[in-house]
Amino acid sequence: MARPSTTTVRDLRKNNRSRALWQVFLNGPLTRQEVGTVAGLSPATVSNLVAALVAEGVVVEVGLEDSNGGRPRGLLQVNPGYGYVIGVDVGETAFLVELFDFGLNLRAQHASVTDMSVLDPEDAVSHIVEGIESVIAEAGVEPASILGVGVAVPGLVEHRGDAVVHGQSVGWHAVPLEAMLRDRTDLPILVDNGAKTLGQAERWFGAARGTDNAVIVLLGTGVGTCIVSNGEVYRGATSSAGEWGHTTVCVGGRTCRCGADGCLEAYVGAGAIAARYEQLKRRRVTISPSELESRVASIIAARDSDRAAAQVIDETITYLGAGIADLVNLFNPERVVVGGWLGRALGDDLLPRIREAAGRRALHLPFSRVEIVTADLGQDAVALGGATLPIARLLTAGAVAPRHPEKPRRVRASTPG
Amino acid sequence: MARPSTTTVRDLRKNNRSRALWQVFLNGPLTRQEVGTVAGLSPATVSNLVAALVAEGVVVEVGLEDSNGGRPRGLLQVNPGYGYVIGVDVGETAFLVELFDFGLNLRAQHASVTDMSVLDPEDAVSHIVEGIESVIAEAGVEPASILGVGVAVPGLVEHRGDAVVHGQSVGWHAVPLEAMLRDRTDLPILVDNGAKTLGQAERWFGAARGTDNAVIVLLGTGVGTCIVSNGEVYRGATSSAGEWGHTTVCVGGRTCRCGADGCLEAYVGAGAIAARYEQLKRRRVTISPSELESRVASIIAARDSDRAAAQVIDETITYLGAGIADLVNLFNPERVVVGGWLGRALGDDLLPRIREAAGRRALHLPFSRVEIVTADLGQDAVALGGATLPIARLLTAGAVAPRHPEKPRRVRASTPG
DNA sequence: CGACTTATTCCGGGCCGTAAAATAGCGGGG
DNA sequence: CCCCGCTATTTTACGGCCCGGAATAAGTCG
Repeated sequence: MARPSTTTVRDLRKNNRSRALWQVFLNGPLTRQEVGTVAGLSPATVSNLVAALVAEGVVVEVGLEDSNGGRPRGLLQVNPGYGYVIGVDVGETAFLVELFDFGLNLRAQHASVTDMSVLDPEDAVSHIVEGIESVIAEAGVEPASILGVGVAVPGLVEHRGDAVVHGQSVGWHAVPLEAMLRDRTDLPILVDNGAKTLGQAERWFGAARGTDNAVIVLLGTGVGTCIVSNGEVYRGATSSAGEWGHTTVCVGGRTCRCGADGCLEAYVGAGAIAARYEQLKRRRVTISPSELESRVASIIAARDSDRAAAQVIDETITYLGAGIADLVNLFNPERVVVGGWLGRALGDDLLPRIREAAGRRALHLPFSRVEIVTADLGQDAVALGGATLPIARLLTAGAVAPRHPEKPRRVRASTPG
Repeated sequence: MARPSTTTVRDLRKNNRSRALWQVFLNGPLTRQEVGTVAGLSPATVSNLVAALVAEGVVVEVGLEDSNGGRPRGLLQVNPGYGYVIGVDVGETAFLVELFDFGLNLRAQHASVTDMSVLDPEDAVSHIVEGIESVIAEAGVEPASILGVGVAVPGLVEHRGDAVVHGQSVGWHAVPLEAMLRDRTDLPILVDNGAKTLGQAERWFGAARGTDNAVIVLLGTGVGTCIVSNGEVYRGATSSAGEWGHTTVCVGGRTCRCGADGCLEAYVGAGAIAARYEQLKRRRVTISPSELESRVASIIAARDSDRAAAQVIDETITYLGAGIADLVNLFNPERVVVGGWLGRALGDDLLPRIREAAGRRALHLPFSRVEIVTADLGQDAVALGGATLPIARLLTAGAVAPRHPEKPRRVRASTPG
């Protein structure tokens, strides 16, 4: 949420505008009174701000709430037609591009696959740009009405000037993705780490909704987190905070693909689960990235019948519990959300056991204050999270620059003179 | 640093006052122009705010800076005589109470020892109150001029209403320390975790100065951290964030005094170091808390001559490196400060090896962005940090309520009419 | 039509930034 | 030795903007 540092009396209005707008955006239809309560503003100010937002087409009044004897309360909501945003999920094996309206309703999507194990940045940019053009065409919206594009990538993103991506798993070293995209499109570009966008999506619309201190865990081929602290995504000094996968859970343990020993990912990553299973079966199989998901799913499914599967799952739960306990101790969240395709696959049945494993290791007090739950959102949560990036920027700025709203300005009901 | 959420035009002034005051407090003598620059205020506003602060005795003008041809710049500093604060360090074996003036210059101190292994809360309160009375008498200051007392305790502190302390290592379960102290004294009481106060002290005056994202590590009998994020101490949902000692670095490893296996503290805590050494020597000795410090020091000192000592130190460095690497990955700080008595003892010579051990496990990018250094402040850093608590509260509030400054109000030079 | 609740308008007190004026030292010339 | 002009800093005056409280308008229901 916006937490600006105000100095002048004009910033004051911008901030209050931003606060009101955030509330209306996130907490759905709200009456003016409710906006005043949650944003800490007087009725007069709310009225004033809302009038401006409605006149600019950012907010619309949708219906009225039943009154008990008095004037009915008008319900305010963000105007979906105010503009559009695009979210891009750059995965290790696939691209997903989605276009949403300002209410984050899906309007168009475009998926493409790459079977290369190493992703060429130029190729990736082409995939992205192609996807963007495709969804704009499919949705039939004016390019000028696109508020921005949020690109989620698997890797660390540094924001010193233009965003630069370091993605070990896809072989990217200091790829200036933002600049490369800006060369190919005029749309405003925002780049962030995929776990962080997933986390933001879960926080706005999913299982982390309503918490100001949460950890959203992304389990898949890689293992990452999004830390939400005081209502904002925790970034650290250079925006790479939350890298959980290569924390050490067992000094001297299994060797990780990063080279170190005993990383969490070497136990709970999808590749590690499959590899440990094959090792127990004394087989030497290399599993391609594309079939990893089904292989792991069948291991999870076979845990009651297959001894090796049971052992691998047991171990996975133990280590995952240790990793989650570390997060609970260090971050003291209200809620831990387990997501990612592997997280959802594990969480379906095994969440109680994961919870228990974490509880055995976490400190009693912070553990008693945390809920551990599975993620709500589906496959496209990362792309949705990407789409939240330009929206967050806009809301924090208070939606100042007038856009091209589909609904024209409302004329106020009062007499014109 | 203050990051308030403003709504009305009056809050605006309070916030700007607070910002200016924080700057003057932390960044020593500053000219009005510099205050304007760092706080983002116009010269006119600075002049206005400073005039009020000087009239109230919060800030004083100390000397002039040489001019290059024009009117010399006046240097502004906090008025040390504006009030006094008391910091209390409740250790596992000793109490330290210190009284400081508003410039945090030490004015009086009082130490007392307890040889109980389990600390009775009532006894602790008596020790604290006695210490407070002693330092007030020694310094010869008016009780009314005490701005507040900051109490640092070894354990988790929950701030829901009055502070409640959960200190496993001293056998405290939900001790309502704040309420207990309030029964015995009228001074404003603030309670926080000792690692967090140490961290705040290091950040204001020590090795973490000038960083907005730092991790201050406290190594001693216990193992804790203070996470500084965006210039503020990271607390999490219930203020217990940063509990590093019981994160798991080796699933299936040594049993910790908390009952779990493979906790970091079971390898790098002072007790663990001594115990591992005795174990290697095949001796069965119980070491009393009071002699622990010298025992560990002698192990560290003997590392070149004594094989067992060398092995214990090697292992300690490996595990400490793993723990620090985890912090670097998860929090992405600009700086890691290694403090506490054990941290200083290790850091003196072994810091390069610790750094190297961390570098082997941390992700390359965040590790390349972090400095690992030893703490600057001495034995009384925890008490000093306690004293910062009431000061921080005052600065954030903007020092509104007039106190009893020793220097009376300055009369402005202009004509009285 | 009156009661009641909600929304808007008006007004007053405050705040900050811009611009102009006052302040304060310095050095050189008379 | 004194005074004046130079320069840079600080203060003051003024205008524009903002929010909250109270009065006013708007909109339903009985």
